[in-house]
Amino acid sequence: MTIDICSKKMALVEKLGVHLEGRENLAPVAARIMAYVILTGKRGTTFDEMVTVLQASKSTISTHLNHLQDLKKLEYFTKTGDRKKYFIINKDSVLHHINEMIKQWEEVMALHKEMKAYKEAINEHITEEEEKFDLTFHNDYLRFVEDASASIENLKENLIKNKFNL
Amino acid sequence: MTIDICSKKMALVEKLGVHLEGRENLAPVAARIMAYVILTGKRGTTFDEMVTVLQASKSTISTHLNHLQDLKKLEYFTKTGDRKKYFIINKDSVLHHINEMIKQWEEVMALHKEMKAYKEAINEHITEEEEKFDLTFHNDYLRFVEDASASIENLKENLIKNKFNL
DNA sequence: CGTTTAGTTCGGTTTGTTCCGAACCTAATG
DNA sequence: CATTAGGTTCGGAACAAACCGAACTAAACG
Repeated sequence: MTIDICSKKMALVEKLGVHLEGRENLAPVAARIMAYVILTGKRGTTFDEMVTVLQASKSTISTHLNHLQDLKKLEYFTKTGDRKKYFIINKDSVLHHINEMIKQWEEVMALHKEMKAYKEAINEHITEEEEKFDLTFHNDYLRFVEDASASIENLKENLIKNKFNL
Repeated sequence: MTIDICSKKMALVEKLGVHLEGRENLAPVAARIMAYVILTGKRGTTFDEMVTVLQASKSTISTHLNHLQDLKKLEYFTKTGDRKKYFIINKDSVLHHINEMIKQWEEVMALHKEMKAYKEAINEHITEEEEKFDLTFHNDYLRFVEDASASIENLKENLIKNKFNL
């Protein structure tokens, strides 16, 4: 039974790992660390446990663990009389993730505004209507990102409210 | 004046290029191609123009152009009595982009559901409440993605309506 | 039918990433 | 004070990606 649950866990670690590799742009082992930490939950997981279970070297685990902490994706707690660190995902990782998305979309908006401004500036020097830049692409995109940002911002508010009301 | 506009354009190509490299997971030259095509607009841009202006080899441009067409990011039109292809961004790239996002979020939801199911299954074998997996992370995330998906789906509907009403 | 135009394909080099082992460090323990 | 536990740091090997040049092709032109 224990073996079966374990193999199920490791299968999920690989599946989630592959996903995180692409989605969060992490190295294979870094993604497996995230996956393993998520699937281990609040009891936390240690350096040594990861070396064993993920079958990677100490140096690799060390480097990636530090990197993931720099990115605020992981944190750890300790126990009195125990020098080990017990790693867990950052408590407000959902909020953190939402903030990252909002930041990225603001970047996209700024870029589209800059491109639109460039095209508008050129359009002023062109007399023939046919030759002018069509701005609907940027307008569509800007509207889409504005709306998307607004609704994500909304979700963020709701999430924060629910956190502190319960 | 022409030189100044051109250098402004190439500066934007680099800026947008760097952005697309990370955002769409494209190789440097592939991202520059996308950026240049976007900033050139409906007049379209040719193979040779890209070889010259992006200062890359024919083979590199050829490979990436084909790849970008496979991904439905680019398409081309032709002119009678002219064998060149004039590349432009795929007309419904905004819609395409939205669909990609929806697909990705469905993937994320499926993963979280699977992880939640795994944790629930283990919780059933545990008697002490303290030891049980806390599912709020997955619940929060699922709610967030469900809401986000719904609002994006909404934006998609609106975009489609506006396209065909005007 | 030779040449030009508009690209494609292939092999190889360069560059970058990912991981490892070995040596090292620091704080506590016997 | 030697040892152990819990890591960190560094140099390099192994692998993967991105790009290039050279040779090639297919269609049209003259």
